[in-house]
Amino acid sequence: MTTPETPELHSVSADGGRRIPPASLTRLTIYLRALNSLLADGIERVSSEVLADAAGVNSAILRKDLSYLGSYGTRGVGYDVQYLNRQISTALGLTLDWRVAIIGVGNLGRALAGYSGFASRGFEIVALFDADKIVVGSEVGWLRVSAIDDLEAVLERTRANMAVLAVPAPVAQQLCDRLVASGITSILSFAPVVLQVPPHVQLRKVDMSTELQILAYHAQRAQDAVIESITDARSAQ
Amino acid sequence: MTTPETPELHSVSADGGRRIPPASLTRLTIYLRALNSLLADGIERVSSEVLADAAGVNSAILRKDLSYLGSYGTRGVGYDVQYLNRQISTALGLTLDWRVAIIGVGNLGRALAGYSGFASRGFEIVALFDADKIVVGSEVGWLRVSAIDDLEAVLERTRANMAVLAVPAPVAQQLCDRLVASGITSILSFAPVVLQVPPHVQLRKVDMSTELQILAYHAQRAQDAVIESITDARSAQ
DNA sequence: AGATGTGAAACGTTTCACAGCC
DNA sequence: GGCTGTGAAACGTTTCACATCT
Repeated sequence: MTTPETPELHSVSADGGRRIPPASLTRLTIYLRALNSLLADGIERVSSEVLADAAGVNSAILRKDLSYLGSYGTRGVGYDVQYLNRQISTALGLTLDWRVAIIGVGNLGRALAGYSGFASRGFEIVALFDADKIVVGSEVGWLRVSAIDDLEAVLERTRANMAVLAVPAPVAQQLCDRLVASGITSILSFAPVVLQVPPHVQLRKVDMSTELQILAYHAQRAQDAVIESITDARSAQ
Repeated sequence: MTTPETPELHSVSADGGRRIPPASLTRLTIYLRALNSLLADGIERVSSEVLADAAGVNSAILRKDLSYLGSYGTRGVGYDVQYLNRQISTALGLTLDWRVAIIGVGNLGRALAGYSGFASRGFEIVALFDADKIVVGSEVGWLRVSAIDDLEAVLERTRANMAVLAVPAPVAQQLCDRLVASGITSILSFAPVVLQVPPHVQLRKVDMSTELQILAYHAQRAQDAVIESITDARSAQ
């Protein structure tokens, strides 16, 4: 039993509208990648143990994560790779078509535009923007770069429903505001600033300098531990 | 009082060797950015409320985060911007010098090499590597790109102590293994694969397609909620 | 027999609310 | 009076361990 009480409370949606915990969501995208990899290798069935190893997590949490979606395994057997793949994709909303605009076509924007991981999972890049007049009009991948002045018009024409912000920090908030005003409600930002958005807008951030700083912290601790053990050894003499 | 019991247990390190919780660590890097911004504006004192707003968090958790480092504020007054900045930097290990090698000089690697956020916070890029013979030997920023065959030698000569992996998924694990064998213990990976490293190595990952998929999930839910409310309204007629 | 699905325990994080100090 | 620092409560996440089903 997946639904403990009141099986069909008020909604029709067959997949069940249960909310997936944030921590679980992150891992589900990893399982998806692992499943694709297994699929490519022609493997049809997988146990929670094996899939968890491939995803770098422990098997108990994998089973719990999957249980938020439903009961898609077979006891004593495992999971059907293809079926589970489809179930996770559906739960994450990857079966809908997502039309992504990339704002900023510097090296980072170009890297994103050329990133095959997008196209492969139902994300179609439909517009590129830049403020630099030299870049505007040039082709990157299959797309022509639009002027940032035409943001609103091009977003509407291309029916973009997601945006990736890959612009310098000082202009990020202002462009973010324009995206929101244009009706974009899902934004992924690479700009190293805290952006303010209204509550109905989903904003996620990728921050390389935060990641490096966290590494520095752990590396420092490792160093300190070595120094301390030398000091301890000396004072113990 | 910061240390509840046994004030000086066994170590000398003046800053106190307390472990900072992971969730807190992430936010500390954001506070640091906000503090730099205040510093640039010539602001000398700040309250937890104002700093928390600038960082996009609530003030209670900011105070708790800071309390893991020590007691650096003044009741009734707030925090000294410059002083707090230095305390956080020290706690995170940003006062040591970090020498970063970037593996892979595609668009992403170039974006990272040119990212000013690194240099500004004590991270010096000391080596660039690529497998493509056409790129090897060319200059990117102030550095000449080394051949991936020379990885071990150049890492040693440049005394790199951190690495950023910006290479295609299929070669990521093999290069990761070579980094670890060369004594690198801090790695930031942009490759969309699960990498296996020994426990003494700190590995962090930045994953753009995971982020987009999480956005897709929330956007789908928002859509579903609209559809459901229409359905509910109809059936209520 | 063997692997899933899941309550219950353990652990971590955030929020609340206020004592304590300036 | 005002803001920090922090116990205690509320909430979220992970792990354990085993009942449950094929």
